[in-house]
Amino acid sequence: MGKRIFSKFLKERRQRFTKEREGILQKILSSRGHFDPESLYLKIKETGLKASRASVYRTLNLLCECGLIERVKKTEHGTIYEHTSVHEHHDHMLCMECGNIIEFYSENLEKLQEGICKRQGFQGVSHSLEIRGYCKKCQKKKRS
Amino acid sequence: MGKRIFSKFLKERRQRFTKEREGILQKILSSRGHFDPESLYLKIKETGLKASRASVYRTLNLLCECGLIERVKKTEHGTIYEHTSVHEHHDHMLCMECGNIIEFYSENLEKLQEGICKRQGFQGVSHSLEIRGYCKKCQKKKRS
DNA sequence: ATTGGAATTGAGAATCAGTCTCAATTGAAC
DNA sequence: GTTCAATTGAGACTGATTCTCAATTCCAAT
Repeated sequence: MGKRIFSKFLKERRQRFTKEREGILQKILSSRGHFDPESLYLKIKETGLKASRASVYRTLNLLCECGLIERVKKTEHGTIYEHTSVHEHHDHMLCMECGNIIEFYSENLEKLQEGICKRQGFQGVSHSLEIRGYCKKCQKKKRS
Repeated sequence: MGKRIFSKFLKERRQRFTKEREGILQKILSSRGHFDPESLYLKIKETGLKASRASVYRTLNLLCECGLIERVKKTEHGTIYEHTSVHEHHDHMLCMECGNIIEFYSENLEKLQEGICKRQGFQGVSHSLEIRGYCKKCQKKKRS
């Protein structure tokens, strides 16, 4: 579980695994898919947990540093995160109509990346492919 | 040349091809590679051209709408643009050490995208692949 | 348990990119 | 030249995120 990893990470840096941090982590782990800081903050308030916006942001940065979550994308409305602990690496399709994000994984893409890097003498560490377009639902809507 | 396209685009919308807009477009076209609004604004001031920050931002939005430039990426320091008029579609490698951006194009990647979309019933319109890692120079630096 | 000091917290101030407002200016068409 | 809508620039505003700092909390050594 992520709690172990996070508290170990903090201990190593002589930092503390506080109630606030625990609450924030729990809320993140207990929800599916992508999230943004503001919604997370509101969800936390709803639940009666306490944590200020500042703490939410601070904790998100810590969780990124220890690899439990990842910044997926910066948009005009802020940063989108996702937790890495559950699912493996994948890429995204973004519906330009409804904003929905679809995850996918392609082994061929991974191999292709390696090839491209080798050719350029670039040492690839990670990548992200975003495909923009229209999801099934929105294609139908458009037709009618 | 981009000037034609832009002024036509504006005329169609009953908008004006002003000195300011012309100056901004020229500065963009006369420089290579990627740019950000603030640097562009400063470069314009340097040159003695006049255009406020507001006009720069407004013009960048117009140029995006008419397809002469594209938003490449949002970073913590703002949006990075590039002009599309010159070079064709390509993707990016981003050096995590020096921040340098390397462009590349892969036909295989284009085909792969099509395949991935077809499989998911997603109507792909465009994509961007960003590979993060270390460029040749920075790999050498790290070794020594 | 008590204490001391370092880490953390929350409220709000500060920052920063980008947009908006609005009065003054410009320009195309009559 | 007159007219009127489009444009401009300065600065106010917004929204996301970070920073500040006094008050609080936690750990660890006494």
